[in-house]
Amino acid sequence: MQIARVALDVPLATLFDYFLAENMTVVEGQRVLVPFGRKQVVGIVLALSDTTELAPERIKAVEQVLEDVPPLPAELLKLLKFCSDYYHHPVGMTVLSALPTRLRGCQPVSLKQVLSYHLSLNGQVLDLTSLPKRKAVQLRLLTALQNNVLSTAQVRAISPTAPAALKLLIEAGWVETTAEHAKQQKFSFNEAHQLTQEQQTAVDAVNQALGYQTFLLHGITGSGKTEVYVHLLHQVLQRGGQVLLLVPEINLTPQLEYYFRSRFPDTELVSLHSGLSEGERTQNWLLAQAGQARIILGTRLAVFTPLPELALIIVDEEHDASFKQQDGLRYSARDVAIFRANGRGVPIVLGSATPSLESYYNARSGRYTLLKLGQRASALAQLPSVRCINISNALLPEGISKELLTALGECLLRGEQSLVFINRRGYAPVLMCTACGWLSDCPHCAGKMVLHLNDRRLRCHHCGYQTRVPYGCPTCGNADLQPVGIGTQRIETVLQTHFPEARVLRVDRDSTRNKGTWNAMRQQIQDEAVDILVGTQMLAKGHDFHNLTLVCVLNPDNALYSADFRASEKLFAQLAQVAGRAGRGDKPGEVLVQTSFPDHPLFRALREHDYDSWAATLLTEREQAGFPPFVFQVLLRAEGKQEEEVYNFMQQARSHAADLAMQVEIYGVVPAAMPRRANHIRVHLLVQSDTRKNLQQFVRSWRPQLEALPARNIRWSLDIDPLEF
DNA sequence: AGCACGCCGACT
DNA sequence: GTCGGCGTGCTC
Repeated sequence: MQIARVALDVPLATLFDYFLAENMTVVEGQRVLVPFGRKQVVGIVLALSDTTELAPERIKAVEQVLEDVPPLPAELLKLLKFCSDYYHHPVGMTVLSALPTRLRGCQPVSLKQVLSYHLSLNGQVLDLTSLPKRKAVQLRLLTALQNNVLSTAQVRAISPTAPAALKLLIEAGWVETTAEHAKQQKFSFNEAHQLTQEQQTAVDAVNQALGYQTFLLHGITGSGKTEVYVHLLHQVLQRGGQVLLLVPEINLTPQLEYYFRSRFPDTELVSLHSGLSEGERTQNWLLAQAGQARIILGTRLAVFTPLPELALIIVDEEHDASFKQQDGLRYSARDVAIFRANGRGVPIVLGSATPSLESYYNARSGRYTLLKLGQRASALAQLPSVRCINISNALLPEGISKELLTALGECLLRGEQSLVFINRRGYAPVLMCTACGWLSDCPHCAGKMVLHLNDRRLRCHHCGYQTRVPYGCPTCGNADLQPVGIGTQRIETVLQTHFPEARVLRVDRDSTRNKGTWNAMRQQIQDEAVDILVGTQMLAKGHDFHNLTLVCVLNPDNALYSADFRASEKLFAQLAQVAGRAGRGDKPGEVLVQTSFPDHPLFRALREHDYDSWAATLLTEREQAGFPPFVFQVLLRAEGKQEEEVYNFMQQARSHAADLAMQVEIYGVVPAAMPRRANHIRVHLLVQSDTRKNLQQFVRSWRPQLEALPARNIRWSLDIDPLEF
C-alpha cells in the first residue's frame, strides 16, 4: 500500500501519513483533501513512501486528490523545506502559508480565460470628438482600440484607471470582448534611455553571469537603478525567462506596477502583495505558475511564487527591514531570494543606495559582486548639499530653529517645494503635568500615549488604546498640562502659523488613513498645489517630486545613541533616502539636518555622500563589539501576562541552552525594547555564534527542549537573524 | 492551532 | 441531578 506524507497547516514539525487508494495517482507537490481529527483539511503531498512508522490502524486514507492546479514544482518544495528548517518553523505551516488562501481550501480554482478587447460595430462608428474631454482615459482607450485589439496587459499600461474606464465602455456597448488563447507577447520596452557608462557596465555584468551569482547594485539616489532593472528585464524576457522583482512595501507597488507596465506594454506583468483581493492574488499566482506572466512584481510574500521559467531575481531597496516578516514564519525575503537564486542557478541583483551592512560586507569580502553607480543619471540633477544646524545650545519649544524657518521662507519665495521630515506622528509624543510631573503613560504598555490634538485624544501607538485628553492632571488635578516634544501635527500647526500664506500638507499614517487619500495627495504634490510637506518616512521612499528643493530633518538624534545596534545604520539609510528627494529636477537641492551632534560620523558621511566611509566605520564597530555581520544570532522571544511565569520559562530555556555546551554564546534573559505591550510582559534571550552552521546545530538541539517546557500562559518564538529587539 | 475529553461549581 | 468553566492531550 502506498503512503502519502502530507504537510498540514498545524504547528507540528511532522508530516502526516495517509493511505492512497489503489486507483489514486498523486505526485509530490499536489494538493490533497484528507481527514484530520474530525475535520477535513487540505494538505500538500511532500513525499511518497511504501512504509510508515505508524501502526496501520492509526492511518486514514486520502479522501481526494485535488487536480485543479498543477502540483507545486520540486524547486519550490525544496525552498519551503529549507525555510522550515532554517527558520525552525513547522513544515506544514511553512508550506501552506506560501499559498494564496484560496488554495488552502478545497473549492476548485481555475485560471480565468485571458480576454482581449476590440471595438464593437457601434464603437467603430463612434465620433470621438463628441465625447467630453474630461473622460480622458476613455478617450485614450478608444483611440488605442481604433488601431488594435488590446490585451488586459495593454489596457492596464494605458492608465491605472483604465480597467474601470474599459468596464464603462463595455457597458455602453462600444467595446466587446473575445476569449483568446494566450498570444505571442512582445518583450520590447518603451523610451529607451541612453545608459551611462556605469549603468551599461552593470547591465553587462549581470547579463554575462553564468548561473547563480549575487550582485550588489550600489547606486546613489537618482543614479538610475530602475533603468538598469529595465534593461536587465528586457534581456531576460527576450531569452524567454521570467523575472521576479521584489520591492519593500505595498504603498509603492501600484506606482511601480504602472511604471513597469508602461515600459513593457506588451508583456504580461502581475503584482503579488497583501493589498490584493483573494481572487486577484490567486489569479496572478496562477498566471505566474503557468509561465504566462513574465514579470512578477511583489512584496516579500512573492518570493514563494512558483515560476517555471525563472531566470532573474531583483530585490530593490534590499536594505529595507520590511523584507523581514515579523510573525509566523520569520523569514527574510531577501535571504530566501538568494537561496532560491542559488538553487535555480540564476543571477540575483540586490539594489540599494544604502546597502545593508550584511550585503555590503559580503560584497566587500567577495561573496557578492559589487556594481557601483556613483553618478546621477541625469547630468542636470546634482546631489543635494547637506548641512547640519547645531541645536545643542538652542531651546526649541516649537521644534524648529530660526535657520530652518529662514530656509523654508526662502524656498517658499522661490516658489519651490520643501519637505519637513520627522519620524513621529501625532501632535506631541507625550503630555505632562507641569505641577506634579505626571506623564501620559499607557495603562497597558511600557510606552507613553501620544497626544493627538485634532480630535483631542491620547493614543498608544503600541496597543491602540486611546482616551480623551483629560481636563486636569489625573493625579493632582492641576489644569496646566503641557505637550512635550514634537510630532507631525505640531510641526504642521507651527509652520502654518509662521507661513499663513503657504499651503502646508501633512502626510503620515493618520492623514492618509482613508483609501485613496495618499494617491490624491501625491497628485496634489505633483501638481505643485503644495508648498511645504510635513511627514514621516512615508514621504522618504521612491517619490520623484521635481520642484522639491529643500529637505529639513528635525530630530534624528535619539537614534544616534540608541540601545539598538542597528539604529544608526537605519537612520543613515533613512536620511540618505529622504535627502535624495531634494533636487531631482534641474534645480539644486539642499538638505538641512537639525542636530545636537553635528560632528557625529553619521552626519559627516551624509554631508559628503560617502556611504563607504560610513559603512567602514560601522563595520569596525560591529567587529569590535561582536555583532552581525561578524556573528549570527537567534533570538528567543517570550511573552505572557505574568512576569514571573515568563522569566521562569526563559530561565529554564537558558539553562537548557547552557547545558547543551555547544559552540555558541548565550546572553542573559533581558526585557524587550518595549518591555510591556498590551499588558504582556515581553522578554528576550539572545544566542549567537561565529558560524551559521554552529548556530543551526545548536537550535536543532535546543528547540525540542523548548517545546517540552511547560509554557501554560506563554507565547514564545524563535527568530533567526533577528532585526528587531 | 483546533477541538475534543474531563473533572469541579451554580442553576432548573 | 445538568450546564459549562477552561486544563491537558491528540491529531496520520
